[in-house]
Amino acid sequence: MEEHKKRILLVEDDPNFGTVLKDYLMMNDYEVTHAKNGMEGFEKFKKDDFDLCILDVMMPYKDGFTLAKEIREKNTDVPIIFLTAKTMKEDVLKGYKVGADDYLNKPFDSEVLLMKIKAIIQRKATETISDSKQFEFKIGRFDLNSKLRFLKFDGGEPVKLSPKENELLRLLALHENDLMPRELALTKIWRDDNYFTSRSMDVYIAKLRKYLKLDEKVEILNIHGEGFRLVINS
Amino acid sequence: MEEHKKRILLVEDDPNFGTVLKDYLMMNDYEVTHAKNGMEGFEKFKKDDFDLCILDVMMPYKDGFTLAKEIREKNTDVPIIFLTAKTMKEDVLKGYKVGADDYLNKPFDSEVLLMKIKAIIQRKATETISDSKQFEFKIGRFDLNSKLRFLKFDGGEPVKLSPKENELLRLLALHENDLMPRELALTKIWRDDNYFTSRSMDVYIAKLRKYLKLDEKVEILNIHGEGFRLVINS
DNA sequence: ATTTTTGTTAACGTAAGGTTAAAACAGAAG
DNA sequence: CTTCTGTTTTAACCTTACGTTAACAAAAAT
Repeated sequence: MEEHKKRILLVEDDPNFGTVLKDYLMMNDYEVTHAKNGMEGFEKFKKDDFDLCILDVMMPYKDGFTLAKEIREKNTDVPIIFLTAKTMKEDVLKGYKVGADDYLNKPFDSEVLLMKIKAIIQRKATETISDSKQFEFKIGRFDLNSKLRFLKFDGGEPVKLSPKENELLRLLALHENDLMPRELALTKIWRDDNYFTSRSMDVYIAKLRKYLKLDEKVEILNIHGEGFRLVINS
Repeated sequence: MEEHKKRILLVEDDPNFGTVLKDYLMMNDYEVTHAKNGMEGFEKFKKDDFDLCILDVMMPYKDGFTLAKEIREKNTDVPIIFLTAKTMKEDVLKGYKVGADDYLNKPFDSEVLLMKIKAIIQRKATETISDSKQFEFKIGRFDLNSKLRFLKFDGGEPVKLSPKENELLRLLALHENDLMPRELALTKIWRDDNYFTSRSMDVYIAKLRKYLKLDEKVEILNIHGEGFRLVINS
Protein backbone atom coordinates (compact mmCIF):
# COMPACT_ATOMS: atom_id res chain seq x y z
CA MET A 1 0.00 0.00 0.00
CA GLU A 2 2.18 2.77 -1.30
CA GLU A 3 1.14 6.31 -0.42
CA HIS A 4 2.38 9.48 -1.93
CA LYS A 5 3.17 12.38 0.30
CA LYS A 6 0.23 14.73 0.59
CA ARG A 7 0.69 17.82 -1.51
CA ILE A 8 -0.12 21.22 -0.09
CA LEU A 9 -0.39 24.47 -1.97
CA LEU A 10 0.59 27.30 0.33
CA VAL A 11 -0.19 30.81 -0.87
CA GLU A 12 1.27 33.40 1.46
CA ASP A 13 2.80 36.74 0.56
CA ASP A 14 4.82 37.34 3.71
CA PRO A 15 8.14 35.74 2.73
CA ASN A 16 9.35 35.13 6.26
CA PHE A 17 6.23 33.63 7.59
CA GLY A 18 5.67 31.71 4.40
CA THR A 19 9.06 30.11 4.43
CA VAL A 20 8.87 29.18 8.08
CA LEU A 21 5.48 27.60 7.58
CA LYS A 22 6.62 25.77 4.49
CA ASP A 23 9.62 24.33 6.30
CA TYR A 24 7.51 23.31 9.22
CA LEU A 25 5.06 21.49 7.01
CA MET A 26 7.82 19.79 5.08
CA MET A 27 9.35 18.63 8.32
CA ASN A 28 6.05 16.97 8.99
CA ASP A 29 6.13 15.01 5.81
CA TYR A 30 4.09 17.11 3.46
CA GLU A 31 5.12 18.17 0.00
CA VAL A 32 4.69 21.93 -0.12
CA THR A 33 4.46 24.32 -3.04
CA HIS A 34 4.82 27.89 -1.94
CA ALA A 35 3.34 30.70 -4.04
CA LYS A 36 3.97 34.31 -3.12
CA ASN A 37 0.72 35.78 -4.37
CA GLY A 38 -2.69 34.93 -5.72
CA MET A 39 -1.70 35.03 -9.37
CA GLU A 40 1.20 32.70 -8.89
CA GLY A 41 -0.94 30.55 -6.65
CA PHE A 42 -3.49 30.01 -9.35
CA GLU A 43 -0.85 29.20 -11.94
CA LYS A 44 0.66 26.58 -9.69
CA PHE A 45 -2.71 25.22 -8.82
CA LYS A 46 -3.53 24.60 -12.46
CA LYS A 47 -0.23 22.84 -13.05
CA ASP A 48 -0.58 20.26 -10.33
CA ASP A 49 -2.94 18.22 -8.19
CA PHE A 50 -3.04 19.21 -4.56
CA ASP A 51 -4.58 17.54 -1.58
CA LEU A 52 -5.05 20.79 0.27
CA CYS A 53 -4.75 24.55 -0.25
CA ILE A 54 -3.76 26.96 2.49
CA LEU A 55 -4.54 30.52 1.45
CA ASP A 56 -3.69 33.73 3.16
CA VAL A 57 -6.62 36.11 2.95
CA MET A 58 -4.73 39.39 2.86
CA MET A 59 -2.63 39.46 -0.28
CA PRO A 60 -1.82 42.14 -2.82
CA TYR A 61 -3.34 41.93 -6.32
CA LYS A 62 -5.49 38.92 -5.67
CA ASP A 63 -6.83 38.15 -2.22
CA GLY A 64 -7.45 34.70 -0.86
CA PHE A 65 -11.17 34.72 -1.54
CA THR A 66 -10.84 35.60 -5.19
CA LEU A 67 -8.25 32.91 -5.55
CA ALA A 68 -10.48 30.44 -3.75
CA LYS A 69 -13.30 31.16 -6.17
CA GLU A 70 -11.06 30.52 -9.13
CA ILE A 71 -9.84 27.32 -7.58
CA ARG A 72 -13.39 26.24 -6.91
CA GLU A 73 -14.28 26.71 -10.55
CA LYS A 74 -11.57 24.29 -11.51
CA ASN A 75 -12.09 21.89 -8.69
CA THR A 76 -15.12 21.64 -6.44
CA ASP A 77 -13.57 19.21 -4.03
CA VAL A 78 -10.11 20.27 -2.95
CA PRO A 79 -10.09 21.36 0.71
CA ILE A 80 -9.25 24.97 1.43
CA ILE A 81 -8.03 26.47 4.67
CA PHE A 82 -7.88 30.24 5.08
CA LEU A 83 -5.44 32.14 7.20
CA THR A 84 -6.99 35.32 8.58
CA ALA A 85 -5.96 37.99 10.99
CA LYS A 86 -7.36 37.39 14.42
CA THR A 87 -10.10 39.94 14.57
CA MET A 88 -11.67 39.67 11.17
CA LYS A 89 -14.97 38.00 11.69
CA GLU A 90 -16.13 39.13 8.28
CA ASP A 91 -13.35 37.13 6.71
CA VAL A 92 -14.41 34.00 8.45
CA LEU A 93 -17.98 34.27 7.26
CA LYS A 94 -16.97 35.15 3.75
CA GLY A 95 -14.62 32.21 3.73
CA TYR A 96 -17.31 29.72 4.54
CA LYS A 97 -19.46 31.11 1.76
CA VAL A 98 -16.70 30.42 -0.74
CA GLY A 99 -16.60 26.86 0.48
CA ALA A 100 -13.78 26.91 2.96
CA ASP A 101 -13.16 23.83 5.00
CA ASP A 102 -11.67 25.71 7.86
CA TYR A 103 -9.90 28.85 8.81
CA LEU A 104 -7.16 29.75 11.22
CA ASN A 105 -6.42 32.96 13.01
CA LYS A 106 -2.92 34.32 12.77
CA PRO A 107 -0.87 33.85 14.80
CA PHE A 108 -1.87 30.25 15.32
CA ASP A 109 -0.50 27.24 17.04
CA SER A 110 1.38 25.08 14.59
CA GLU A 111 0.36 21.86 16.26
CA VAL A 112 -3.25 22.83 15.87
CA LEU A 113 -2.69 23.50 12.22
CA LEU A 114 -1.21 20.05 11.81
CA MET A 115 -4.19 18.45 13.47
CA LYS A 116 -6.54 20.33 11.23
CA ILE A 117 -4.64 19.36 8.13
CA LYS A 118 -4.66 15.75 9.17
CA ALA A 119 -8.34 15.79 9.97
CA ILE A 120 -9.32 17.49 6.75
CA ILE A 121 -7.20 15.39 4.46
CA GLN A 122 -8.43 12.24 6.09
CA ARG A 123 -12.01 13.38 5.78
CA LYS A 124 -11.62 14.05 2.10
CA ALA A 125 -9.88 10.76 1.57
CA THR A 126 -12.91 8.85 2.73
CA GLU A 127 -15.28 10.90 0.61
CA THR A 128 -13.23 10.81 -2.53
CA ILE A 129 -13.49 7.08 -2.98
CA SER A 130 -17.16 7.26 -3.86
CA ASP A 131 -17.09 10.07 -6.40
CA SER A 132 -13.76 9.37 -8.01
CA LYS A 133 -12.83 11.30 -11.06
CA GLN A 134 -15.28 10.08 -13.60
CA PHE A 135 -16.19 12.14 -16.55
CA GLU A 136 -17.62 9.84 -19.15
CA PHE A 137 -20.94 8.17 -18.77
CA LYS A 138 -23.19 5.95 -20.79
CA ILE A 139 -26.78 6.88 -20.11
CA GLY A 140 -29.04 4.58 -22.09
CA ARG A 141 -28.44 5.51 -25.68
CA PHE A 142 -26.65 8.71 -24.67
CA ASP A 143 -23.02 9.42 -24.08
CA LEU A 144 -22.18 12.15 -21.64
CA ASN A 145 -18.75 13.66 -21.77
CA SER A 146 -18.61 15.70 -18.67
CA LYS A 147 -15.20 17.10 -19.26
CA LEU A 148 -16.05 18.56 -22.68
CA ARG A 149 -19.64 19.20 -21.62
CA PHE A 150 -21.54 17.51 -24.40
CA LEU A 151 -24.19 14.87 -24.78
CA LYS A 152 -24.41 12.56 -27.76
CA PHE A 153 -27.42 10.52 -28.81
CA ASP A 154 -26.68 7.27 -30.65
CA GLY A 155 -23.24 8.56 -31.51
CA GLY A 156 -24.75 11.41 -33.52
CA GLU A 157 -24.23 15.16 -33.31
CA PRO A 158 -23.16 16.22 -29.82
CA VAL A 159 -25.31 18.75 -27.96
CA LYS A 160 -23.45 21.30 -25.87
CA LEU A 161 -24.38 21.46 -22.23
CA SER A 162 -24.07 24.52 -20.03
CA PRO A 163 -21.91 24.16 -16.94
CA LYS A 164 -24.85 23.68 -14.63
CA GLU A 165 -26.66 21.27 -16.93
CA ASN A 166 -23.49 19.28 -17.17
CA GLU A 167 -22.73 19.15 -13.47
CA LEU A 168 -26.24 18.18 -12.60
CA LEU A 169 -26.44 15.41 -15.16
CA ARG A 170 -23.07 14.17 -14.03
CA LEU A 171 -24.19 14.00 -10.44
CA LEU A 172 -27.31 12.13 -11.49
CA ALA A 173 -25.24 9.73 -13.56
CA LEU A 174 -22.89 9.10 -10.66
CA HIS A 175 -25.92 7.96 -8.73
CA GLU A 176 -27.55 6.10 -11.59
CA ASN A 177 -30.67 4.23 -10.48
CA ASP A 178 -30.10 5.52 -7.01
CA LEU A 179 -31.19 8.53 -5.06
CA MET A 180 -29.35 11.75 -5.80
CA PRO A 181 -30.31 13.88 -2.85
CA ARG A 182 -31.46 17.43 -3.51
CA GLU A 183 -29.18 18.66 -0.80
CA LEU A 184 -26.20 17.05 -2.44
CA ALA A 185 -26.71 18.84 -5.73
CA LEU A 186 -27.42 22.12 -4.00
CA THR A 187 -24.35 22.02 -1.83
CA LYS A 188 -22.05 20.58 -4.48
CA ILE A 189 -23.18 22.58 -7.49
CA TRP A 190 -24.91 25.65 -6.15
CA ARG A 191 -22.94 25.78 -2.88
CA ASP A 192 -26.03 27.05 -1.16
CA ASP A 193 -29.33 25.59 -0.14
CA ASN A 194 -32.30 27.91 -0.17
CA TYR A 195 -35.63 28.36 -1.87
CA PHE A 196 -34.26 29.99 -4.98
CA THR A 197 -31.33 27.70 -5.64
CA SER A 198 -33.71 24.85 -5.14
CA ARG A 199 -36.12 26.24 -7.74
CA SER A 200 -33.21 26.90 -10.03
CA MET A 201 -32.30 23.27 -9.78
CA ASP A 202 -35.83 22.27 -10.70
CA VAL A 203 -35.52 24.36 -13.81
CA TYR A 204 -32.41 22.47 -14.74
CA ILE A 205 -34.11 19.16 -14.13
CA ALA A 206 -36.75 20.22 -16.63
CA LYS A 207 -34.05 21.08 -19.16
CA LEU A 208 -32.33 17.76 -18.71
CA ARG A 209 -35.60 15.90 -19.09
CA LYS A 210 -36.09 17.63 -22.39
CA TYR A 211 -32.69 16.50 -23.63
CA LEU A 212 -33.22 12.96 -22.43
CA LYS A 213 -36.64 12.57 -24.01
CA LEU A 214 -35.02 11.09 -27.13
CA ASP A 215 -34.53 7.81 -25.31
CA GLU A 216 -37.83 6.77 -23.78
CA LYS A 217 -36.05 4.28 -21.55
CA VAL A 218 -34.23 7.04 -19.71
CA GLU A 219 -36.02 9.17 -17.14
CA ILE A 220 -35.45 11.39 -14.16
CA LEU A 221 -37.81 10.49 -11.37
CA ASN A 222 -38.54 12.66 -8.40
CA ILE A 223 -38.60 11.35 -4.87
CA HIS A 224 -40.72 13.87 -3.10
CA GLY A 225 -38.79 15.82 -0.51
CA GLU A 226 -35.64 13.80 -1.07
CA GLY A 227 -34.22 14.31 -4.50
CA PHE A 228 -34.07 12.77 -7.94
CA ARG A 229 -33.27 9.46 -9.50
CA LEU A 230 -31.90 8.84 -12.96
CA VAL A 231 -33.27 5.48 -14.08
CA ILE A 232 -32.51 3.49 -17.17
CA ASN A 233 -35.31 1.01 -17.89
CA SER A 234 -34.38 -2.20 -19.60
CA MET B 1 -39.33 22.85 2.04
CA GLU B 2 -36.82 20.97 4.13
CA GLU B 3 -38.11 17.55 4.97
CA HIS B 4 -37.15 17.99 8.60
CA LYS B 5 -35.39 20.62 10.61
CA LYS B 6 -31.86 19.65 11.49
CA ARG B 7 -31.65 18.32 15.00
CA ILE B 8 -28.95 19.39 17.40
CA LEU B 9 -28.05 17.85 20.71
CA LEU B 10 -26.65 20.55 22.97
CA VAL B 11 -24.94 19.40 26.14
CA GLU B 12 -24.04 22.33 28.36
CA ASP B 13 -24.14 22.52 32.12
CA ASP B 14 -24.25 26.28 32.52
CA PRO B 15 -28.00 26.89 32.56
CA ASN B 16 -27.82 30.52 31.48
CA PHE B 17 -25.45 30.07 28.64
CA GLY B 18 -27.15 26.85 27.60
CA THR B 19 -30.56 28.39 27.41
CA VAL B 20 -29.38 31.41 25.50
CA LEU B 21 -27.55 29.26 23.00
CA LYS B 22 -30.50 26.94 22.61
CA ASP B 23 -32.83 29.83 21.94
CA TYR B 24 -30.44 31.31 19.45
CA LEU B 25 -30.16 28.06 17.55
CA MET B 26 -33.89 27.57 17.59
CA MET B 27 -34.37 31.04 16.21
CA ASN B 28 -32.17 29.92 13.36
CA ASP B 29 -34.38 27.03 12.49
CA TYR B 30 -32.74 24.15 14.26
CA GLU B 31 -34.48 21.72 16.53
CA VAL B 32 -32.52 21.70 19.76
CA THR B 33 -32.46 19.22 22.60
CA HIS B 34 -30.69 20.62 25.63
CA ALA B 35 -29.09 18.30 28.17
CA LYS B 36 -27.63 19.70 31.37
CA ASN B 37 -24.88 17.16 31.85
CA GLY B 38 -23.05 14.31 30.25
CA MET B 39 -25.25 11.60 31.68
CA GLU B 40 -28.43 13.24 30.51
CA GLY B 41 -26.80 14.01 27.20
CA PHE B 42 -26.05 10.38 26.53
CA GLU B 43 -29.57 9.31 27.47
CA LYS B 44 -31.05 11.81 25.07
CA PHE B 45 -28.61 10.84 22.38
CA LYS B 46 -29.69 7.22 22.55
CA LYS B 47 -33.37 8.12 22.36
CA ASP B 48 -33.16 10.18 19.21
CA ASP B 49 -31.38 10.78 15.94
CA PHE B 50 -29.33 13.93 15.77
CA ASP B 51 -27.62 15.69 12.90
CA LEU B 52 -25.06 17.34 15.13
CA CYS B 53 -23.83 17.32 18.73
CA ILE B 54 -22.44 20.35 20.50
CA LEU B 55 -20.67 19.36 23.68
CA ASP B 56 -19.23 21.49 26.41
CA VAL B 57 -15.89 20.09 27.53
CA MET B 58 -15.97 21.15 31.16
CA MET B 59 -18.88 19.44 32.82
CA PRO B 60 -19.35 17.79 36.21
CA TYR B 61 -19.61 13.97 36.45
CA LYS B 62 -18.95 13.33 32.81
CA ASP B 63 -16.85 15.65 30.69
CA GLY B 64 -17.35 16.30 27.01
CA PHE B 65 -14.62 13.97 25.81
CA THR B 66 -15.94 10.99 27.73
CA LEU B 67 -19.37 11.69 26.40
CA ALA B 68 -17.98 12.01 22.90
CA LYS B 69 -16.34 8.63 23.18
CA GLU B 70 -19.60 7.04 24.24
CA ILE B 71 -21.41 8.74 21.41
CA ARG B 72 -18.80 7.53 18.95
CA GLU B 73 -19.35 3.97 20.10
CA LYS B 74 -22.99 4.24 19.18
CA ASN B 75 -22.53 6.29 16.06
CA THR B 76 -19.33 6.79 14.13
CA ASP B 77 -20.71 9.46 11.84
CA VAL B 78 -22.54 12.14 13.74
CA PRO B 79 -20.58 15.40 13.70
CA ILE B 80 -19.37 16.70 17.03
CA ILE B 81 -18.39 20.24 17.96
CA PHE B 82 -16.68 20.92 21.24
CA LEU B 83 -16.96 24.06 23.28
CA THR B 84 -13.78 24.67 25.24
CA ALA B 85 -13.54 27.17 28.04
CA LYS B 86 -10.37 28.98 27.08
CA THR B 87 -7.73 28.61 24.50
CA MET B 88 -6.82 25.25 25.89
CA LYS B 89 -4.62 23.78 23.27
CA GLU B 90 -4.62 20.46 25.06
CA ASP B 91 -8.37 20.31 24.76
CA VAL B 92 -8.28 21.07 21.10
CA LEU B 93 -5.84 18.33 20.31
CA LYS B 94 -7.62 15.84 22.53
CA GLY B 95 -10.85 16.79 20.81
CA TYR B 96 -9.52 16.00 17.39
CA LYS B 97 -8.28 12.67 18.63
CA VAL B 98 -11.75 11.73 19.81
CA GLY B 99 -13.03 12.56 16.34
CA ALA B 100 -14.28 16.09 16.72
CA ASP B 101 -15.37 17.91 13.62
CA ASP B 102 -14.56 21.26 15.06
CA TYR B 103 -14.16 23.14 18.28
CA LEU B 104 -14.97 26.62 19.46
CA ASN B 105 -13.49 28.71 22.20
CA LYS B 106 -15.85 30.30 24.63
CA PRO B 107 -16.82 33.03 24.36
CA PHE B 108 -17.38 32.74 20.67
CA ASP B 109 -19.16 34.64 18.00
CA SER B 110 -22.60 33.24 17.45
CA GLU B 111 -22.59 33.96 13.73
CA VAL B 112 -19.42 31.99 13.35
CA LEU B 113 -20.98 29.10 15.18
CA LEU B 114 -23.90 29.18 12.77
CA MET B 115 -21.61 29.09 9.79
CA LYS B 116 -19.69 26.19 11.22
CA ILE B 117 -22.87 24.29 11.89
CA LYS B 118 -24.06 24.87 8.36
CA ALA B 119 -20.75 23.88 6.85
CA ILE B 120 -20.45 20.73 8.91
CA ILE B 121 -23.98 19.56 8.32
CA GLN B 122 -23.62 20.17 4.60
CA ARG B 123 -20.38 18.30 4.54
CA LYS B 124 -22.01 15.31 6.15
CA ALA B 125 -24.85 15.45 3.67
CA THR B 126 -22.27 15.01 0.97
CA GLU B 127 -21.11 11.67 2.23
CA THR B 128 -23.31 9.21 0.48
CA ILE B 129 -25.16 6.72 2.55
CA SER B 130 -24.57 3.41 0.82
CA ASP B 131 -25.63 0.94 3.47
CA SER B 132 -28.21 -0.65 1.21
CA LYS B 133 -28.86 -3.47 3.65
CA GLN B 134 -30.51 -1.23 6.16
CA PHE B 135 -33.02 0.00 3.64
CA GLU B 136 -34.19 -3.11 1.91
CA PHE B 137 -36.75 -5.46 3.36
CA LYS B 138 -38.52 -8.55 2.17
CA ILE B 139 -42.10 -8.63 3.42
CA GLY B 140 -43.82 -11.77 2.20
CA ARG B 141 -44.07 -11.36 -1.53
CA PHE B 142 -43.22 -7.66 -1.26
CA ASP B 143 -39.93 -5.85 -1.50
CA LEU B 144 -39.64 -2.62 0.40
CA ASN B 145 -36.93 -0.24 -0.65
CA SER B 146 -36.93 2.25 2.12
CA LYS B 147 -34.31 4.53 0.68
CA LEU B 148 -36.01 4.97 -2.67
CA ARG B 149 -39.39 4.75 -0.98
CA PHE B 150 -41.14 2.14 -3.06
CA LEU B 151 -42.86 -1.17 -2.55
CA LYS B 152 -42.78 -3.90 -5.18
CA PHE B 153 -45.12 -6.88 -5.36
CA ASP B 154 -43.66 -10.00 -6.95
CA GLY B 155 -41.00 -7.95 -8.66
CA GLY B 156 -43.62 -6.00 -10.60
CA GLU B 157 -44.22 -2.28 -10.94
CA PRO B 158 -43.07 -0.40 -7.87
CA VAL B 159 -45.61 1.64 -5.92
CA LYS B 160 -44.34 4.91 -4.51
CA LEU B 161 -44.65 5.41 -0.79
CA SER B 162 -44.95 8.73 0.95
CA PRO B 163 -42.32 9.52 3.60
CA LYS B 164 -44.64 8.63 6.45
CA GLU B 165 -45.94 5.46 4.83
CA ASN B 166 -42.38 4.44 4.18
CA GLU B 167 -41.03 5.10 7.63
CA LEU B 168 -43.93 3.42 9.30
CA LEU B 169 -43.68 0.30 7.16
CA ARG B 170 -39.96 0.25 7.75
CA LEU B 171 -40.41 0.40 11.49
CA LEU B 172 -42.93 -2.41 11.30
CA ALA B 173 -40.57 -4.46 9.18
CA LEU B 174 -37.75 -3.91 11.63
CA HIS B 175 -39.99 -5.48 14.26
CA GLU B 176 -41.39 -8.18 11.99
CA ASN B 177 -43.63 -10.62 13.84
CA ASP B 178 -42.99 -8.62 16.95
CA LEU B 179 -44.69 -5.75 18.69
CA MET B 180 -43.99 -2.33 17.28
CA PRO B 181 -45.12 -0.06 20.07
CA ARG B 182 -47.35 2.87 19.19
CA GLU B 183 -45.18 5.16 21.23
CA LEU B 184 -42.10 4.16 19.27
CA ALA B 185 -43.59 5.13 15.95
CA LEU B 186 -45.02 8.33 17.35
CA THR B 187 -41.76 9.49 18.86
CA LYS B 188 -39.54 8.29 16.03
CA ILE B 189 -41.70 9.30 13.08
CA TRP B 190 -44.09 11.96 14.28
CA ARG B 191 -41.75 13.17 17.04
CA ASP B 192 -44.79 13.93 19.12
CA ASP B 193 -47.26 11.81 20.99
CA ASN B 194 -50.75 13.20 21.27
CA TYR B 195 -54.28 12.41 20.23
CA PHE B 196 -53.98 13.79 16.73
CA THR B 197 -50.63 12.29 15.77
CA SER B 198 -51.92 9.03 17.11
CA ARG B 199 -54.99 9.23 14.87
CA SER B 200 -52.78 10.22 11.99
CA MET B 201 -50.78 7.10 12.53
CA ASP B 202 -53.93 5.01 12.45
CA VAL B 203 -54.73 6.54 9.10
CA TYR B 204 -51.35 5.42 7.83
CA ILE B 205 -51.85 1.93 9.18
CA ALA B 206 -55.03 1.77 7.12
CA LYS B 207 -53.13 2.90 4.03
CA LEU B 208 -50.45 0.29 4.54
CA ARG B 209 -53.02 -2.44 5.01
CA LYS B 210 -54.51 -1.50 1.69
CA TYR B 211 -51.13 -1.84 -0.04
CA LEU B 212 -50.37 -5.12 1.66
CA LYS B 213 -53.71 -6.71 0.79
CA LEU B 214 -52.17 -8.18 -2.38
CA ASP B 215 -50.43 -10.82 -0.29
CA GLU B 216 -53.01 -12.47 1.95
CA LYS B 217 -50.25 -13.91 4.08
CA VAL B 218 -49.12 -10.48 5.21
CA GLU B 219 -51.09 -8.51 7.77
CA ILE B 220 -50.80 -5.76 10.32
CA LEU B 221 -52.40 -6.75 13.59
CA ASN B 222 -53.35 -4.38 16.33
CA ILE B 223 -52.47 -5.04 19.92
CA HIS B 224 -54.98 -2.99 21.76
CA GLY B 225 -53.42 -0.17 23.67
CA GLU B 226 -49.94 -1.35 22.83
CA GLY B 227 -49.19 -1.01 19.17
CA PHE B 228 -49.05 -3.02 15.96
CA ARG B 229 -47.53 -6.21 14.71
CA LEU B 230 -46.52 -6.99 11.16
CA VAL B 231 -46.97 -10.73 10.72
CA ILE B 232 -46.07 -12.94 7.78
CA ASN B 233 -48.08 -16.18 7.88
CA SER B 234 -46.57 -19.27 6.40
C1' DA C 1 -73.91 0.01 28.89
C1' DT C 2 -70.62 3.22 28.29
C1' DT C 3 -66.15 4.79 27.41
C1' DT C 4 -61.92 4.24 24.97
C1' DT C 5 -59.39 2.73 21.28
C1' DT C 6 -59.03 1.53 16.54
C1' DG C 7 -60.59 1.19 11.33
C1' DT C 8 -61.57 3.70 7.46
C1' DT C 9 -62.81 7.29 4.11
C1' DA C 10 -63.00 11.76 2.52
C1' DA C 11 -61.92 16.62 2.49
C1' DC C 12 -58.90 20.28 3.08
C1' DG C 13 -54.76 23.10 3.36
C1' DT C 14 -50.01 23.39 2.49
C1' DA C 15 -45.74 22.31 0.42
C1' DA C 16 -43.02 20.53 -3.32
C1' DG C 17 -42.28 19.96 -7.99
C1' DG C 18 -43.04 20.81 -13.41
C1' DT C 19 -42.77 24.04 -16.73
C1' DT C 20 -42.35 28.26 -19.32
C1' DA C 21 -41.05 32.89 -19.88
C1' DA C 22 -38.90 36.96 -18.66
C1' DA C 23 -35.31 39.33 -16.14
C1' DA C 24 -30.60 39.62 -14.62
C1' DC C 25 -25.92 38.62 -15.22
C1' DA C 26 -21.37 37.78 -17.26
C1' DG C 27 -18.07 37.32 -20.70
C1' DA C 28 -16.79 38.21 -25.47
C1' DA C 29 -16.79 41.04 -29.29
C1' DG C 30 -17.26 45.19 -31.55
C1' DC D 1 -18.51 51.75 -23.31
C1' DT D 2 -22.07 49.34 -25.66
C1' DT D 3 -23.97 45.30 -27.82
C1' DC D 4 -24.46 40.55 -28.33
C1' DT D 5 -24.75 35.93 -26.65
C1' DG D 6 -25.09 32.21 -23.68
C1' DT D 7 -26.15 31.19 -19.04
C1' DT D 8 -28.47 31.41 -14.66
C1' DT D 9 -31.91 33.15 -11.60
C1' DT D 10 -36.39 34.76 -10.51
C1' DA D 11 -41.26 34.87 -11.18
C1' DA D 12 -45.52 33.08 -12.26
C1' DC D 13 -48.90 29.65 -12.73
C1' DC D 14 -50.37 25.10 -12.49
C1' DT D 15 -50.32 20.15 -10.92
C1' DT D 16 -49.29 16.62 -7.82
C1' DA D 17 -48.11 14.84 -3.35
C1' DC D 18 -48.51 14.75 1.48
C1' DG D 19 -50.20 15.00 6.07
C1' DT D 20 -53.78 16.28 9.25
C1' DT D 21 -58.22 16.51 10.70
C1' DA D 22 -63.07 15.37 10.98
C1' DA D 23 -66.62 12.23 10.97
C1' DC D 24 -68.62 8.01 11.63
C1' DA D 25 -68.36 2.94 12.30
C1' DA D 26 -66.67 -1.01 14.70
C1' DA D 27 -64.18 -3.44 18.39
C1' DA D 28 -62.39 -3.86 22.79
C1' DA D 29 -62.12 -2.77 27.45
C1' DT D 30 -64.33 -1.28 31.76
